[in-house]
Amino acid sequence: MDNKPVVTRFAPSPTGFLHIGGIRTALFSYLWARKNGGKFILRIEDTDKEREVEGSIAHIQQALSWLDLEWDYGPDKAAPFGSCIQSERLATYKQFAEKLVAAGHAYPDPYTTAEVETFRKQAEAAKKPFLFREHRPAEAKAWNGTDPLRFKVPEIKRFKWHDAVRGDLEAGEEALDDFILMKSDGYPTYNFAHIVDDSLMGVTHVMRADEFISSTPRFLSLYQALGIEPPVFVTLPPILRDDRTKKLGKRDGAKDVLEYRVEGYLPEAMVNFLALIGWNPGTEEEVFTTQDLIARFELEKIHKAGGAYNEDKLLWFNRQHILKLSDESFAEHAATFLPESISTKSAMFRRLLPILREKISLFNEISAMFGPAGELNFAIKAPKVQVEFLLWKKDPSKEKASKHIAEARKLIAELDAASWSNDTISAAASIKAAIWPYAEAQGRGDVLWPVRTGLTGQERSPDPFISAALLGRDESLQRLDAALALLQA
RNA sequence: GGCCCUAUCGUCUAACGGUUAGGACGGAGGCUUCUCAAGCCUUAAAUCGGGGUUCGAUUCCCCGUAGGGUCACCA
Repeated sequence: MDNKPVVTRFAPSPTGFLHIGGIRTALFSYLWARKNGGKFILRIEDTDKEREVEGSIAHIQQALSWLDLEWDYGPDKAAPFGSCIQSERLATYKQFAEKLVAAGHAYPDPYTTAEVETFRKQAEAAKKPFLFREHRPAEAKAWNGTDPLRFKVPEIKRFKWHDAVRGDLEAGEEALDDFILMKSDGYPTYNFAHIVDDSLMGVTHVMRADEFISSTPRFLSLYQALGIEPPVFVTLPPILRDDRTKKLGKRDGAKDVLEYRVEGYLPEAMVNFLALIGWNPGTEEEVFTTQDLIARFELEKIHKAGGAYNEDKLLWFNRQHILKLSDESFAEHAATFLPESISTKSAMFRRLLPILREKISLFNEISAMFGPAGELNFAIKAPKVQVEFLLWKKDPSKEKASKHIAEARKLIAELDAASWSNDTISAAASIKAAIWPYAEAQGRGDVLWPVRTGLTGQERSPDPFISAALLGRDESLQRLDAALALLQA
């Protein structure tokens, strides 16, 4: 390759949110730029006013920021080449358009849309591909600067080009036609604007999904007419729906990536997951930080074939990254999903953290754990139980339940204060050490079931040791006393 | 329909002519166990089909087949 500094760009149109497909394209572009110490540009392609959705630009930036895909130039970051928003670069496109007109490479479209549509229908009826260039006006009028402008393909020929992923590609004359450069509303088309901008912005590697392969001959033809050296084309494989029947798209339920944040996915997990759809370092490692990915990323390792989106795997990645989080960071994430009644300054909050970390794959599972049937609901609400519930199903005797609860109560009451530390795991270990021999001797279920249900009042919950450690000494003893009172009533 | 692209377990993938085709997710079974998770162990599961080339093809070539993409004043 040459020694130009690597510049990549992600160029979404502001038509709504970003889904996984778009983000993966952004990610690969970002990784490649960072790996080479180059620049990553966020360019907004808002040349279709009709489809534009209010607020999209900010939303797109939020999504990229969430994933920590920092851009060097963008709508909010001044660039040496001017605005990164295409609607603010109209004068530039017009200038290039005039250059093309002057060189005889462009001409105003003399037909109305209805007329063009008629040509198209005729071609269709004749079962022939519609080509505008077959209807080129014999003599081009001068361009008044507002009429739609068409590119006059200088040379109808077979194009061959190289793609960093797909290798040598080619397409014939049928892929070439006189496409629109400037629309009647004064905006350029994507086909025109992106080529002008990529050139002006020094973009060296264009990464995009494979739907653009078939228009590459048109692009090459335009690069040629403009006298611009084309960038390296890097065609990314599509991300398929989980049933693999088609490309993942918004209509197929592809959701806003920011929704994953709401559900409690970690950005690291999302990045890790997406990096491994369509790329693989060639080793058996799977869990990577973004820094790891930057170090390992290679264009040669990008796949040709599409890969399906698989939420189970994403969930697994999320758990892996939850396990990697620092305590502080885990606490911060967990706090947003915990009920308000648990203050982040409370002992309960600190005691809960290691238990939550052990259990969850997704942060929003925390909300459910404190819901009505949640397994940790007991931690914030004293149990209301029926006597029968306290009885071990294999030996439902009130006397035995009373006896075991009383004994367990005594054993844990004897524990010193240090045993009840806020370190839940070690507190639970102390409590277990106190009760376990007795439980072993009497029958584990016989002892542990009444103790646990006495503490939690729940069918499902953490084990009695962890439950007691969470509740703390006073609350635990109090609940056991209440259970005893119930049994003896 | 024309043109273009793609093809390894259900899914993500490893293999860059020579492996008992490996790993991961998910599945199944087991261990652990008072319940629910987590964790650990074991296991089933793939080279789309047919021709070549080669001593030898997942790998290279051709033809099928299947899937995808694209044929806009959308990007």
